[in-house]
Amino acid sequence: MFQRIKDFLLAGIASGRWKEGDVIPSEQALVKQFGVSRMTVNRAVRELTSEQVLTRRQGSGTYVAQQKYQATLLEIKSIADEVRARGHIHRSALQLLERTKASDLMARQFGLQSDPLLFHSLIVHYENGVPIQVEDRWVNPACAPDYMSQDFSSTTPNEYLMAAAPLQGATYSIEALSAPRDIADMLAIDTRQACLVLRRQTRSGGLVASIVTMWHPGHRYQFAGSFT
Amino acid sequence: MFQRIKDFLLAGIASGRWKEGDVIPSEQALVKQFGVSRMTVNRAVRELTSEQVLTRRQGSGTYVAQQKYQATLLEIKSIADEVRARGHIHRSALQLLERTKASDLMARQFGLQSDPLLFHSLIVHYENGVPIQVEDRWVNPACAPDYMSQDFSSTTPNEYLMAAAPLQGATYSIEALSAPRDIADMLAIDTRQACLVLRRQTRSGGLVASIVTMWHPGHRYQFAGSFT
DNA sequence: GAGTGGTCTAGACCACAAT
DNA sequence: TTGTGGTCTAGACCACTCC
Repeated sequence: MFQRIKDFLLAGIASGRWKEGDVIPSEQALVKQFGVSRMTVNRAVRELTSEQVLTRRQGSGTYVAQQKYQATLLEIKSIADEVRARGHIHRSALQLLERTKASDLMARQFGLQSDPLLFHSLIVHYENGVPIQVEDRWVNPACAPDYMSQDFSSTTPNEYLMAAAPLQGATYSIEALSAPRDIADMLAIDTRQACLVLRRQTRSGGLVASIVTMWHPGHRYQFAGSFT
Repeated sequence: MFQRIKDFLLAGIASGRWKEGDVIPSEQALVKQFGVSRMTVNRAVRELTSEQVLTRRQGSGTYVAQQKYQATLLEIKSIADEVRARGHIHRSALQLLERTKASDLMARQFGLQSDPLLFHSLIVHYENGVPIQVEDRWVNPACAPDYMSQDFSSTTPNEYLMAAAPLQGATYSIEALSAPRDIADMLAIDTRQACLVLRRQTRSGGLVASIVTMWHPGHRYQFAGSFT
């Protein structure tokens, strides 16, 4: 029974019936609706809370939690936020924004038939005026049809995509590569210097929403974390 | 009350009273011991189970779970296991094993007074005969006194340390660096080629147990993962 | 068959928030 | 004051394991 109630709540959130921040029915309401005791409802809701799907406020109600796009290591957050969190200034420069035919390889990675039209953006991010990331992003128009009309000086692609295409999952890889000439130029480093490269494929609504390759200068950028 | 029971169980595990795989008292026993109802005991034990501290088997009992050293991204596992999991052959070559004075910087990272004697090992790991990792490790003798007498051709330092010094926590960082000459030689790559460098500090028993820097050739090694 | 965990009930009292 | 979540009780029935 508690699992049925969990499923009911999860389905309601997945369907959009309850959105982030919305109140869901109270324990009493669920008790009546399902004809179970309050302890059973409580267990369902408490577990979803510990799974960070819901948040509860005593005396107030139970709410759908804000989505957290945190990964295993890699919290998917806007690099702008990251820079600001360090008390620094973020700026970005749009190098390219186009709607273009994807290569066969890229089409396969998106799981699309050959020759699909995809959105493609290339942006350089700066921290206190120093380039720290080249973001080379391909976007599935089916997931974010308005991608081309965004103002990427005020919103990062990440921020827009988070809102436009709710994240279902992602796969990523991290590697170290020598900077090719064009990347090196944009990062203002020597050609062939070591870059920390994060590739990430994100999924939304059963489709591959975006594939991004992020190049960082190896000597002034690192991923870090800890655990206990 | 349920929190007191959780604390009691956690303290028993931390103190070594119950070790991995041991049975802990049944719900009935805890009911009597704490003078609470079974639902309260059940909640405490169920939560510790969902936190993967315990495992339960219906009809049998509740056991202390096996420790899982998985990180956020980085499961701390033996590179030997990783290579074998790919169906490949792992081999390692011990380049250096010494007991030596640490630098001031290293001493500070261990939180020790100046001039401590530390163990230091340098090992190259091969996958199918190709070098894929240089492991430069410093070890706190207080945590692993027998480090120097291990046979590192059959056991990786990681495997030994896991057993000798139960892991409490770790911090890590990933960066991309150009290979210095000595590292490049050991990895059989060109000098200044991009390396994927993972640094990790592990803690055990309130001390810094080990600080390791792992160098990987950028073009034939990557960290990967996914989440939903 | 005895003991274990898995689950549910129908109440209860409390702290807190909104009004 | 009313409704919300936070917690606990003292029972109950079940499926399962182990001896």
